[in-house]
Amino acid sequence: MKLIQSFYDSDDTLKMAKDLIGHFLYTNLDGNITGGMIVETEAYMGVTDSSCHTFNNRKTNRNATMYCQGGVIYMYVCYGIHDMLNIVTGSEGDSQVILIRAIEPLTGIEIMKERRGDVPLKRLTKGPGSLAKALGLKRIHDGISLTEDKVWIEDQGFKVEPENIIETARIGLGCPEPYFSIPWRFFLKGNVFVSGKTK
DNA sequence: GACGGGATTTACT
DNA sequence: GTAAATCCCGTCA
Repeated sequence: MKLIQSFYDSDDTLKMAKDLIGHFLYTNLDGNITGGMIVETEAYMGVTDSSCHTFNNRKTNRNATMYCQGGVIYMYVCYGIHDMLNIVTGSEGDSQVILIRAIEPLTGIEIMKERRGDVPLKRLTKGPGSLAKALGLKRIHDGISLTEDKVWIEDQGFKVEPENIIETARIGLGCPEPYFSIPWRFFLKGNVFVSGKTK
């Protein structure tokens, strides 16, 4: 069952970041459906979070989408090479997002392999750059709604027990404390597609 | 108009 | 473990 607009309107971004673990993310681009189960997310909590692109109410062309009403995707390029997929949450103007860091590949695996080149299955969708590439998402998809038919998330009734969601510090940040180590990264315990350290 | 750097990945040694 | 790849964007001149 596809998640509807009201799911994304919630401003409890941390709860959503955990809820998304065990949900299913799909894209339908160029006539190809690809996707899998979300196993790793990170929350970026808006203007008060010094690691967030909108820290201090910063408004630029790049981050404009982050201020949209929840339910659209924010895509940006990191290191000039990798496109990153984020889910915008909450009300218009509050700029909180959830970075999708990894999925377990399930649908359209052959298509994803073509997009990724010659990599082993276990690395197909591990890490935010790999995931976006496998799903065919690029910066040009910035601002697309999750309630339309190019990219969406489903609840398929997969239950994740709270004790199987591990919380750690976010990965790759260069910001000062306390946000450097605040545990706003979430992943599914024991899943081999989780990136970075898995304990 | 120049310059620095980044929510990473991969291929090296 | 370390380094290279690589591109806008945001900032400052």
